[in-house]
Amino acid sequence: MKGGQWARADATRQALLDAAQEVFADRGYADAGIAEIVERSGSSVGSLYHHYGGKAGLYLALWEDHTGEQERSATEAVARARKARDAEAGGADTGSAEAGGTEAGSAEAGGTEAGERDPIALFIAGARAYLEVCWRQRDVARLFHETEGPSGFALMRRSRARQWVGQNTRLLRGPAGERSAQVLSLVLTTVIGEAGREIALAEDEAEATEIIDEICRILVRLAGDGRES
Amino acid sequence: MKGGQWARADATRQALLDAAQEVFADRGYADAGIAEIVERSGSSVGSLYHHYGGKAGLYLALWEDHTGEQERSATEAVARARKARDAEAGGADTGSAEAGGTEAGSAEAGGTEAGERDPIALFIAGARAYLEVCWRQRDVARLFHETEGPSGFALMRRSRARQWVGQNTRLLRGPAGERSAQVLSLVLTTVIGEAGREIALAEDEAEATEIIDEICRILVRLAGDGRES
DNA sequence: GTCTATAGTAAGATAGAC
DNA sequence: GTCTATCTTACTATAGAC
Repeated sequence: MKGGQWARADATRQALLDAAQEVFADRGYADAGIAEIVERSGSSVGSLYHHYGGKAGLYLALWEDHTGEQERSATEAVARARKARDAEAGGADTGSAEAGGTEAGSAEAGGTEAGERDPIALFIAGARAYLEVCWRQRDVARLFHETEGPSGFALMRRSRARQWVGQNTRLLRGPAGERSAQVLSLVLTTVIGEAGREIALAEDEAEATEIIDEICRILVRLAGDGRES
Repeated sequence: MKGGQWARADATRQALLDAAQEVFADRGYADAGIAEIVERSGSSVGSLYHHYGGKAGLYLALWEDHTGEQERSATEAVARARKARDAEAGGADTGSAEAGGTEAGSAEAGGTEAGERDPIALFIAGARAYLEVCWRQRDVARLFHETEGPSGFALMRRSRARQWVGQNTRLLRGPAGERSAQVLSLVLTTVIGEAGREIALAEDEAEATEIIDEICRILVRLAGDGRES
């Protein structure tokens, strides 16, 4: 955007991020030392502080990148499904060509072919996209599932999870705040999060998609729980 | 057992544990200082190292106490249910007199009145006991849900969770290792864990039992998922 | 923007008297 | 077993040249 003059700085930033990811993964946040990060990055302490303000900033930057991608991907998938369900099945760049989860989600709905309107099917579309990011970016994802972060990070994470729960509650039930609906979407959100961890830890893509499909099946049943009985 | 001569040492240990719990809760593990723990306990740094070997040892001791109580309580509840289902309903010291969850759990079974044999009902009995401990010991429980622990603690915690998942898989399905069964019990275990957090954070006992009942309902449906369809 | 060298700080851990 | 005083270490963060 501003021309090629910032290429060097960008390279520095990227090198720091890459190195930080490695060191955090190897030693855990608390035991990671700035010294080692700087060493592996080929950069310097001064640059680190200049760009990220410290160890915590580096960690936060990695986290923002990752969660940003997750949210973007999920939101986009929901929008795409809402617009036209066929488009989703036709997409070629997504890893899993299996339509198992989608089939299960839309079997109940019987909506028009033009666009998905069933809240549960939309929810599942988002969940699936989220989980696929967990696999695609499994290296970073593992970081946030396996290790602890800087002081106060747990709270930040939790607060974002709560937002997520609220959003899902609204998507699935409307604004009503019954306890059972709250607990249900808490459970749904939790399951997705934990599944993300398991998927990031999967051995190969086959195992990952197996888990994703299985989780989507469970989610469909869970989400449908309240409205049939 | 050994006479009253250790009363002083026991008091020291207890004071240290109590103080540690407070400080860890207030500041988080990383930001908690040995100095403050010692100060609040009225003991000394030397005693702390003598009994617990350091900050991490103190934290671990608190964790062992808590999880030990959870496991003991859950195991006992399962055994009691297995022996005679009526005994469970008759128990007076458990906080919730509501039979809502139990009813839901045993409705499907239709076993003999003498002793529960349905794996799902047994599983639910254990889960309920576990969750009740989360409420009863909510002060400590919050500690482990809200804050991070010493280096390497996350892995220890995770490995125990995995054991738990394996145990539940066996209890519910037998030793067969199908992926769907594994994923299911992963989900069940995760849900219980997260519910524990929510219960420990509940405002009052009414809210806690509400959540417990709701979670047990969800668990029943989830666990029964595989065998009816 | 990048780097080196250095300062400052705080915390966990130990030694040894009682 | 308990305590006080001290030590040592290792880290983040800054200052200032290029």
